[in-house]
Amino acid sequence: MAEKKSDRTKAAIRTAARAVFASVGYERATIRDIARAADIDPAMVIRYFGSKDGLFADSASFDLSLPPDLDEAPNLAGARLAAHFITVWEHDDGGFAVLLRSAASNPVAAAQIAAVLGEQLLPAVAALVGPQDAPLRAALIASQMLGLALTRYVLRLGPAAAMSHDEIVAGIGPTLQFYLYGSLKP
Amino acid sequence: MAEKKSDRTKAAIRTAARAVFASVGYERATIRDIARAADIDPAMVIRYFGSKDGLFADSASFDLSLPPDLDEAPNLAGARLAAHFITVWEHDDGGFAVLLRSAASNPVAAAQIAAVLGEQLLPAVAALVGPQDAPLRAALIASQMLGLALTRYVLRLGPAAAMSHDEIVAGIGPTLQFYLYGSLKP
DNA sequence: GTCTATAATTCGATAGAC
DNA sequence: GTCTATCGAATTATAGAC
Repeated sequence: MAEKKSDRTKAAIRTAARAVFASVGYERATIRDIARAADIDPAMVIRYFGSKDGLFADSASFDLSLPPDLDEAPNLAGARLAAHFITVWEHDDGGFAVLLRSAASNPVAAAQIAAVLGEQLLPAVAALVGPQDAPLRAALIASQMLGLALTRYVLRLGPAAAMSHDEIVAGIGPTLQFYLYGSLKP
Repeated sequence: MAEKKSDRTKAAIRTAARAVFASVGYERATIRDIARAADIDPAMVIRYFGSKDGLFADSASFDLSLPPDLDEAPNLAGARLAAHFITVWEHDDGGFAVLLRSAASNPVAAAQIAAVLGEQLLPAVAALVGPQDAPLRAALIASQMLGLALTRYVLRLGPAAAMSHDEIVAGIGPTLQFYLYGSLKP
């Protein structure tokens, strides 16, 4: 009974939902589309997840899982952060793409992004630079990382999507390093 | 006849459309909502703009209007670019907010952002640093500026929205300067 | 567990009176 | 020029047969 039919159906719905939400966003994604992608009946979606909102909440989960030892080599923190972000984004099951694709027009997705930044990025930054100007520095880091993800994975702008991992680390790493430890005095 | 009734009606629709599209995005914005905001009849929207798509195309126009003399003081180019972006964003009639809010889920908006970057930002960067690595440098600049706009004006994340203009220039300016003239070798 | 049929809304767009 | 009435399509969600 570890392999019930219902489990496989539910997993198929979940996989299809992540793909559809990530590619067209919450509003344009329909339960019919998702059911067709999962090759099941639309009524099954409601049966297993209650509503479209329930399915979206299930699909739109994301964890930054920042490395806890960034302070061991402060001069490498920026580069390590940049490399970590792209690795997590390209290896998670699509939860981040779901969130970012819908965040601009869906308050639930926007709130979840805000929660990830506030509960994971901000404490990590505060641990490195102290609580004093951690909010400002974390906001700058978030703006750069979300902007990269937006242009590369969501808008898929040519040059941004074409960058290699090494080019990203070489470009974004020094920026994050500056946002962590540079002088931000106006 | 410089002040026909129809002109005022059309202008009211245009103003209301920009506000509604900018606040909820293309999909969630309804013609009925826009008409109510403009205090006119929904049928007038179709009469004057043909369709919802036609109205959106009218609302989603944006011009970066970059200063042509950035090369006169190369060491200030990054700071001037940063200051220019926020000035344009906060003083245009909302066209950019309309575009960015809908870009993630609306291909028309995404294409228009790509066009602005390709036809305005890229040539300006190429004029400063040459055509060789202009695409990469422009892509990095775009990622930072769109990320700032996303977190500040669309997601309205607390710390990003709270930054003053001086803090933005002090934070983003050196980054753009690095993206223009820094070494990006991996 | 699965699917058919359909209820209940909502939306974009049109026709036509005034 | 403006508004009423409404069409036709698409959507989420439910009820109930099998």
